[in-house]
Amino acid sequence: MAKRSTARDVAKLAGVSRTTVSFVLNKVDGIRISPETRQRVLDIARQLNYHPDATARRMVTGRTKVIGFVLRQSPDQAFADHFLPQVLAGLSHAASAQGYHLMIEPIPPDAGSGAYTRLIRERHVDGIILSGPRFDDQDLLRIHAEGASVVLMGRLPNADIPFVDVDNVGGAQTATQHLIDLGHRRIGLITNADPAYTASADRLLGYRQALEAAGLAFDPTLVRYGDFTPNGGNVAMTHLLQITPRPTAFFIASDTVALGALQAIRRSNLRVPDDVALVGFDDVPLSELIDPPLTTIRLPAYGLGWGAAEMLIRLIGKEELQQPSVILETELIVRKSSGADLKSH
Amino acid sequence: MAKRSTARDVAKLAGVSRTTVSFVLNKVDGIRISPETRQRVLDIARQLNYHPDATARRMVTGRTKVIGFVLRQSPDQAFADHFLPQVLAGLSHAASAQGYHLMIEPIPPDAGSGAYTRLIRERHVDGIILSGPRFDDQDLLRIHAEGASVVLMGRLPNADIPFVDVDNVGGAQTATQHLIDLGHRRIGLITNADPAYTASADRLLGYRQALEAAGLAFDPTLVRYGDFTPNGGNVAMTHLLQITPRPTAFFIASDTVALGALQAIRRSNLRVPDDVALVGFDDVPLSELIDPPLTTIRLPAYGLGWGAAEMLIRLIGKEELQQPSVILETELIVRKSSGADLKSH
DNA sequence: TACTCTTGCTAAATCGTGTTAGTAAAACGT
DNA sequence: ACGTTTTACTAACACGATTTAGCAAGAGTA
Repeated sequence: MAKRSTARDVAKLAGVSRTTVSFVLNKVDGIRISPETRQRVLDIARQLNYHPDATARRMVTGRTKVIGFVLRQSPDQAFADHFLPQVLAGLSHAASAQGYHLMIEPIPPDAGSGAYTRLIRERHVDGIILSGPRFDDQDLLRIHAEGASVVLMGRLPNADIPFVDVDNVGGAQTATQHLIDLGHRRIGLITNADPAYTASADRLLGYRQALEAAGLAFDPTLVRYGDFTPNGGNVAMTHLLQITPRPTAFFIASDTVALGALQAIRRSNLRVPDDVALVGFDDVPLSELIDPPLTTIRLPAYGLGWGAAEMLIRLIGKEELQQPSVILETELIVRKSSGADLKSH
Repeated sequence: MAKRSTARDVAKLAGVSRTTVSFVLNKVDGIRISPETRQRVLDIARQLNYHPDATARRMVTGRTKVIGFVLRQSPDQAFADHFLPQVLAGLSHAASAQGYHLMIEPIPPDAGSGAYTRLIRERHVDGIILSGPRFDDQDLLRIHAEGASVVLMGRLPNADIPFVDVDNVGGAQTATQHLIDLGHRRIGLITNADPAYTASADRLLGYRQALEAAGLAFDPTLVRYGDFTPNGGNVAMTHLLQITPRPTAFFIASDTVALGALQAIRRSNLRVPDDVALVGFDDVPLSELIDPPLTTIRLPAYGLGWGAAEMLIRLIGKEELQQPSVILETELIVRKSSGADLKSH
């Protein structure tokens, strides 16, 4: 295990100063170095297997070239969400295209304050993307006020923090409307998560708006809250199926949660969509692979990740954002679980 | 946006030296500081919202406290694998428990040399975990020889690099044996990926060994290679179903790939397990949620991530590894897709 | 010859911390 | 009263790069 060589070693062996080595390797322009010297430095650098130390470089440039992706969930929960991988793919692509690295930080909600703020305050990263912001997040407002580069994945009202989000209200409305159009009058709801998450609250709102626009009463007893996981969906659906009269359809605001709900339905020996119609949310990759394939709202998961990373990198570079907030459109994907084809045939 | 304050600012305001500030904040023992001074420093530090700069700290300690997780796949492919999230959860847990951060680096196979070696050569990270090593990876051997801390997730023969792996051969053998026990004589195989990946080659080997132990001939025409994705499984199965006589059972060495294969089977109007029995591999979370639930080989995904991170952190700390390689056991999970309950009833 | 301009480089400051070696002042022992 | 130990700190170096300011030698010009 040879010791690492530094720019000083290269300089010494090439018979030049450290400054010259730096000029040559970074191709600084406006600086004249003779071709022979340049070549000699390059040769020696290769010969010594020289690689500039990233830490030292950060020190002097003030940039880490790292962006942090913060998930406000425990690792287990965070990674159980089938929606996440596609987002990561988008993030990763956008980041590496601009020379940034990606650091992933799942922070359980019960982690004390400072769990993720240290990431930015101690300069581990140049900026962060915060997924699933909560209404009650005080730390977030604080670091934003301190001038940190932050982009939210998901909306936070009453805060002028740049964000990328999907049209949760619109999507939920479309999903619910779809069930109404199919003739359902009694439609249950399982949210994706606790309503302290803005995405959750928005989907609930969309559901409600669709009902009211159709002159249907909003009935709180038909609503249960998910917790991002299939298991939560299973529990919620088990409860909802015991209500009489039983709802004839459900809007489940997360495909991942819907998977668990589907299990509960099967255990009750009910058929989808014949006995119970289902519409999900997210269009995770497996939604079209399960049986019955899930009617759902497609979100641009990849675009969400990509867009957030793009925006953050602009922010870090002090560029003016032409759009401080982006809301991506959703799309209804009709498959078997909602029973649409049964009605139309 | 106030300017960041440094230890020097704290020192000046508290009327002490920078050294004292460092001693107080790091609680260095063996150093005596009067209670009043200590308190004054702490107060001022809080008042100035002082947070030590991680980069400067790295500079002097020589440690980044970051571990890199390198995936030898394009981001799309890497994150399409349903097995990954659980691994990430394990990695993330183990890393953060020891004060490490996690950097994720998906490297497409066609990326030039140096795509991931720079990560360690330029000291962005203290060590890396390399997922899915390939037989033909030259860079890997090189950085290992240079003394880099590396742990493989997956085995690489003829290299004394520490690794954590699951018993792919044994698992594949068990899976195939299960189908043989159920009376199948003509069993097809779809691998998880290209056989240049060691995991792939090992699963193929296990399949073969089980066949031969039962006196069944290995027939290459019954074997197709997956590519980590459902789509690859779909294509492969479509081909395999056209063989006559059609195999009565398939071992698909990845649940993710199996999902696509299931689609192809359904499109052919065949029933699982009645017409075709299926055994998967990985036991990804959704395997028990789909219809029919998938008989599969459970891998300790979380443990794989956790174990790799643990091992790497020991390696970084120059500890002697009591076990330079760990092979985790697998478990057969019998569900409906293999038709086991049909036979036994 | 003397002055200026260009070429090709170098010296030294800087980033913010950790840490070793050392040093005054106070307390203690005899 | 004088040497020794303890207390409570500080000065200065190191980490490895980037970058600004400047300098010596040779070329060009009057």
